[in-house]
Formats: sequence, C-alpha cells, structure tokens
Amino acid sequence: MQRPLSPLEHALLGLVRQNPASGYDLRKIFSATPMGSFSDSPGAIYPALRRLEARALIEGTLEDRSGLRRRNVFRATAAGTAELKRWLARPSAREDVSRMNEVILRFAFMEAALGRRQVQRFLQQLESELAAYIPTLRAHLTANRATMPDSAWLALDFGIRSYESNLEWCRSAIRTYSAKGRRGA
Amino acid sequence: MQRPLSPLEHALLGLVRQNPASGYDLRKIFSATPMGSFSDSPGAIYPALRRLEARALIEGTLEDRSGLRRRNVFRATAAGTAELKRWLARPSAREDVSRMNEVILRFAFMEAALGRRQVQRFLQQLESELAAYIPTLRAHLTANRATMPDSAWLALDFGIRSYESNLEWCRSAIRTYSAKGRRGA
DNA sequence: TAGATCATGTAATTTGTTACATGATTCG
DNA sequence: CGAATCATGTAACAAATTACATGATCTA
Repeated sequence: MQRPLSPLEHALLGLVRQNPASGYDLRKIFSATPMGSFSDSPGAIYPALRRLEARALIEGTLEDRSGLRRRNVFRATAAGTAELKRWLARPSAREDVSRMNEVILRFAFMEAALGRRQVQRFLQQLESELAAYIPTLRAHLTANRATMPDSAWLALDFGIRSYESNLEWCRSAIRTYSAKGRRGA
Repeated sequence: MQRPLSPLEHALLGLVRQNPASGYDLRKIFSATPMGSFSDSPGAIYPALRRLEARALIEGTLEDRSGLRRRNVFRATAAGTAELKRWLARPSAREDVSRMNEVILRFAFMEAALGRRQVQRFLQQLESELAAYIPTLRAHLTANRATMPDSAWLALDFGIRSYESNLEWCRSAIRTYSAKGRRGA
C-alpha cells in the first residue's frame, strides 16, 4: 500500500465501518460531538471520502429517496476493514505517547473492531510506555529547575502533567476493562 | 493586517524576539526540546521565516563568518514585537481551552514580553474559563454514562481528565507567580 | 579523503481552510 | 413565499511533509 492515511481519513474509515454514513452524517458527528475535534467542513470531508473510495477502502452507494436529495452512503469494504484493523493493531510506540489524540482515536474504534482482549493489551502497553517515559522527563526538569526561568519551567511542567494525567486515565481504563472482563461480557 | 499568523509563525516570532537566531538555530530548538512540538524540517521553517520577513515582522541579516558558511540571523522588528504583544495580550476565550497547545505557547513567551502582572491576569482568566467549563462536561458525561459503550465513555473521560489536569496546572502556576510576586522580583 | 556537521534552500505533493455554489424539501 | 435544513460539491489558497540539492568546514 501507498502513503499512510491521514488522521481524518482514519477517523472517517472508523466511523463508516461502525455504521454506514453519508458525508453529511459525518459532518454532523464532527460538529456535534466534542470527541476528535476534526473539521466538519465539506472541503475536508468530501475530498477525504473520495480519496478513501479511490483506494477502495470505502464504497458509496447513491440513495435516491423520494423527496429529499439523494445521499451518498459510505460503507467500509473488506479492504477498508482490514486496513483499519492494521492501524488499530499497531503496537503503541514511544512516540505515540506525545500524540495522544491519535491514540484516543484508535482506542475509540478498537473495542468494536478488535475486541476487549486487544483493548486491554493496548492499554497495558500504553501504560508501560507512559510509566517508563514520565520519570525521565521529571528528572530532567527537576535537575534543571534552578537554571530555568519560571515560565519555561512551568511550560515544561504543563507537558509532564499532561502525560501524568494520561497515565492515570490509562490505569483507570485498565481497571474498567478488567472489572467488566471478570463478570463475562 | 492580513491573515493571522500560523502557530509556527508565532513560535518563530516569539523565539527570535527573545534572542536573534538563524533558521538552523531554530530547527535545533525544535528538534532538541520537547516543548512546542513543531516541525524542525527546513521545508517548514525557512518558508515561514520568509513569510514573516515579507510582512516585516522579522529581519534577517547575513553574517559572513570567516570559516563557516554565512548564516542569516533573524531579529524581531518593532512591528514584529508589536504583533507578538497583540497576540499575547489577547484575552483567553472559551475555545482556547480546547487548544491548550497555543495557550502554552503564549504563556511561554508572555513573561518576557508583557511582564509578570500580565501573566498572572492571563492565568487567572484561564483558570476561570476552565473551572466553568469542566463541570458542564462532567455533568454531560455522568448523565449519559449508562447509555454509552465503555470505549466511548472512556474516550470522553480522557478529554475531561485532560482539562482537569490543565486546571490543576493553572492553579499551581498561579501559586508560583503569586509566591514570587510577594517577595519582589 | 571520507564522513559528520553547519547551514540554507527548493520542488512536488498532500492536506486542510475558507468561502462560495447549488439544489431539493419542509415548515411557518 | 422565504427561511431553515438536508446534502453535495468546487475553487483558491495556505501550510506542512518529504525528499532532494548544495556547499563549506572540521575531524578522524
């Protein structure tokens, strides 16, 4: 396969895989929900859908409803589902930790596409990446605190706190999944 | 003035205002420090510097050092400093809260450009935006928890935790500044 | 002399933004 | 009828990425 999909393309692919949708539906999802924070602009979504269609990852069917204007409803193809799963199953590397947006996007699609087992594995891997990374940042920061102006120190502290918050979320998510796992589901 | 500056342009302007730098210096800053996470690619930085120069916000002077290759060292012009201060002094609106990257970028340059007083005002405004916003998110989430699949709930929980972490940082930064303020500086 | 590092740049391509255009239908 | 909403799209532009090109100097 050629160049990797953009974040927006991954988001669209993940959404139409969960349930078929028109470009308009997808725009509404992005404009209404706080999640993801993708652009709901037609200039972004319609071209992205066509790119996905050109790569045969999704497939649009014109629905001519008596009355309203015809909609183009997209579904994921087998190749699209396969590509999505490849993306979701990618082991989380160290650099993913600094792009948590993408991580959360993957997480959001993961359960439906790969199942709880995979989600748990993913979260545990993420947890260990974060747990290993944060102390090195903290160490660097406390070592250099004396020589740094407050604003620089605080700006870095902001970043580290974000990672720490992500780690706490990750642990809480692991607890949620292991609790559910014990009683079936 | 015309279109607003891009985040990268603001970052470059803020940096060269603090101390004059060549494109190469700036690339090193982006590749070496975890802060900001801008691209260190020449294809991003050199064109951005030229755009700033074309708008007369920065000014480059060729330095011909005997030995090494000549460098183009950029400084902020008076107009550049004015533009930077306008950007820094902008009141933080509700939507800034969801783009904390930009907020932190502004914060990082603020003390040197506008002084501690402004930083404190900025932090306090940010604190109240966050403190007002977060409960509405939490309320929405707890109200809908029962109807949402775990993964969707957790994805939203991730976002809210991030805001909460930002709020805690904000309060800690306020304490830092008010503590320093009391004993001079 | 070969390779690393300093230093600046360009070109092709991709992506997203903003703004506009279009057309049908429903509702007041 | 006029406005809102459903629904799809295009065009101009801005910005970033990747990859390449260039050339000087320092060092092993």
